[in-house]
Amino acid sequence: MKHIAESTVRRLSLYLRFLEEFETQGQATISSGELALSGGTTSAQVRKDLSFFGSFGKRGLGYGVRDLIGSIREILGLHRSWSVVIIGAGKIGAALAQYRGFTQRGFNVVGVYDKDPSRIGVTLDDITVRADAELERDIQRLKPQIAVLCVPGDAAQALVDRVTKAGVKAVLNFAPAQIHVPKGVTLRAVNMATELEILAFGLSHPEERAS
Amino acid sequence: MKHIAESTVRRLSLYLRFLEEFETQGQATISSGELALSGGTTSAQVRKDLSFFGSFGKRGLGYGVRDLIGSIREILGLHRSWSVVIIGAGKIGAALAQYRGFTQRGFNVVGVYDKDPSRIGVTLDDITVRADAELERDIQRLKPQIAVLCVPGDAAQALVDRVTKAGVKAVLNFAPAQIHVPKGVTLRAVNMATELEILAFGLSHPEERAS
DNA sequence: GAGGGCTTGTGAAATCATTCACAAACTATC
DNA sequence: GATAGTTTGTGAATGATTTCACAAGCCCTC
Repeated sequence: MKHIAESTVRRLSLYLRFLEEFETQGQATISSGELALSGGTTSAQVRKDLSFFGSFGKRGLGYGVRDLIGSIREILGLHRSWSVVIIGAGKIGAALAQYRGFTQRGFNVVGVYDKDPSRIGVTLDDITVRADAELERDIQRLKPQIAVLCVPGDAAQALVDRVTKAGVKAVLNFAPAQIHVPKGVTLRAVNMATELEILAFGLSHPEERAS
Repeated sequence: MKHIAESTVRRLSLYLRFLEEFETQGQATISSGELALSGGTTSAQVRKDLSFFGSFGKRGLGYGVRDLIGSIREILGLHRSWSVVIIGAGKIGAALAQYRGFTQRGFNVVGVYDKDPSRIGVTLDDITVRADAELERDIQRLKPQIAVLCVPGDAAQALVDRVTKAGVKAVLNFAPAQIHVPKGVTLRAVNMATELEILAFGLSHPEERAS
């Protein structure tokens, strides 16, 4: 398959959200134009995004909402469930561990880990924080594909090294640090400070604000 | 000024982080190549990013670390402080309210709001959760430029309408919903589910994984 | 102050992403 | 089954971003 841009994948995820909304409203079919309107993009963009993966619509009719949901879920890899470990049971880690949105979309949190003895044993909903030292053994056993990193910046790289060595193939990094992963491991980072700084840039340069 | 790509602003924020690290290590000058190495980009990219805003280096020598920090902070609008209100004192909102990284970078949380009476009055570090109903009055008084939205998806749009109407000029949305803002307001969204879905896509399509 | 060794700043080229525009394909109606 | 009215799928065109490549400028040594 040709290389797919991240922006395309991001939009597919967005379309999926709208499609699910349309489905609960009982709408059976949808045109690229309608979908574009919800997502703030153009109909050509919607069709192009989908065209990388096949053709899912009917000319003259549009897309079957239910079918397209199925197709996009398949494309994104959501037709199966994924196991996630959360590393760091501080404020952010704990909040994510209890976030319903994950489970709803097929991401099962199978473990939460912390180094701090005072956090170990704490129960977050139905999951108990475990000791950092158990990480490798648990990864061997539970085979999570994804690790979500919610630790202080200076601890981040060492933990990524440990979890990728133990077999984790994707990392979502909330730690305020740039980390590196071995080839073959997918990495994404969410940095609160950077997000705010982009807003500050927008506020400081009003003449060229996009929206 | 010509339009600046978001990717450029994002990288500037990243460079700033590395420069601060280099400064604490006592390094006086740095070349675009060194900076590129830390940030996982190329020296030409670093120079091009900076060139949109002026010329900050010395040929043959590189950039003065301290000077470049100052210049990038100025570019991003971090030479002043910004006031932030957090809306929603649930898990994520509370975690953000207590996140040190914000204050450190000149983003002052001046208010945290919730609708739920059982959350109102709760103290998060040195700030007390206030009633949702106080929002407009407080925005008039404290003039925050930025609102961080941490509420359930179905409450998001109504709250954005309220805060933008009251004068907030930038919104960082953590709510799992697509929201719209009036012209002239900067919007950014962080959607945990989308981030995980992009990882799932990467896991499902290993043949074309970037890293 | 001339020459060697670096490194910047920046047009030009190349690559990547979005938008355009239209033939092809479908439904519904007569 | 022919016609009108839609909407898809996709090459081509446009626009945006990144990379290339090199002249210009600076430091240091002799």
